[in-house]
Amino acid sequence: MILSRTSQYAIQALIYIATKPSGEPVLNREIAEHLNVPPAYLAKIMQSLCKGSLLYSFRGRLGGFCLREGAEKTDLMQILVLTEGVGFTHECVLGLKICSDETACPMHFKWKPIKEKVVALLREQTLEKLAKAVMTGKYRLADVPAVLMAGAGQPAGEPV
Amino acid sequence: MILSRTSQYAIQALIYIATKPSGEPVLNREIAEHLNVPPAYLAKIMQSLCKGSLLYSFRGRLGGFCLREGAEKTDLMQILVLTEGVGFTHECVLGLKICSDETACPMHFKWKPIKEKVVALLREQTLEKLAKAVMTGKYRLADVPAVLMAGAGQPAGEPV
DNA sequence: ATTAATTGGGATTCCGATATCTTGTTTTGA
DNA sequence: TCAAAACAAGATATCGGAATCCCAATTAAT
Repeated sequence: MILSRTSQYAIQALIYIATKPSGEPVLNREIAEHLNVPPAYLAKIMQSLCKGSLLYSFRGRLGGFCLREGAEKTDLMQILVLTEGVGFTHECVLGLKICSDETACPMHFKWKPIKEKVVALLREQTLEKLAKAVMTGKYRLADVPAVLMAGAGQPAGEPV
Repeated sequence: MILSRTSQYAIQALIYIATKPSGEPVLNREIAEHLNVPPAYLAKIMQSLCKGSLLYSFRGRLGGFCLREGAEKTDLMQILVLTEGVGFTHECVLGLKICSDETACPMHFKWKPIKEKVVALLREQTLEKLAKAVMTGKYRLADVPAVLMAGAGQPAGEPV
């Protein structure tokens, strides 16, 4: 039921980029600040997304990251394959190494249809769709709008 | 989509005990061997299941663990609350600290119904049901029947 | 050219889950 | 009484994901 932090950061970052004008590189620093995520760690994830052919990267001034052509159509499953590895949906709920229709754990056939629903959902959610949902303003990508954090270095004195 | 190893071991162990005649203490060592799980680690988990009021433990010779009265009716959700903590189903898919119907991430309302299905499934699967399923012989609790591992200390020479 | 701003990538650190070790306590049976 | 068998519990070790650090490579503006 839980994705790794790496996966969560990756998805968030990709959606964020997808909300920006395509073609204009977005800075790692900007993404990290907006999402409130460790910049150095995000940088690593961005690298792997480049290697996974979802992003272009540009070095030097005016550098940054932007979506590869067509990458707006990327669905969450494709992203998770990069971050969690292929077959991350094939794992047994009870942790058995071998658990298939033929050699099943007692949860196998109950779990299977739910797993299929999850995969279907992941496949239908594209960056484009998710980015649009965020752009309407009805949905959030980050806990606290970065703007509100800006001047919050120190809390304002004794609040009592 | 993934439970911690601790949760997996806990569920497996409880089902295993539920397949045994109730009232007769089952040895930690026996459970660990049967499930092919680290005995010392399992022992810790058993302790916490005792504290969680699912098991009785008995020390000394003829000691071991057995289900508390009525514990056959325990469902997986109850077990997971012990091992994963309450509210382990409340976490946002994208990892946002705050994600509710009011302040939703772009996946929130898509994910919600699936999560509800998962919880419903966990609530309807009791130790009794699962143990019976295993006892029919159609479903497995462990990867390899412990019997087959017994004499397998050294592989049998060069298999070329 | 030089400098500043950016990503690339290896090395390292940190931390929590997982696993092990060691010692103490309880219980049974000889 | 004593020894063996089992769980209790705290301390310690291991491992992998998460996070940080450092420096090299690249690019644009001056």
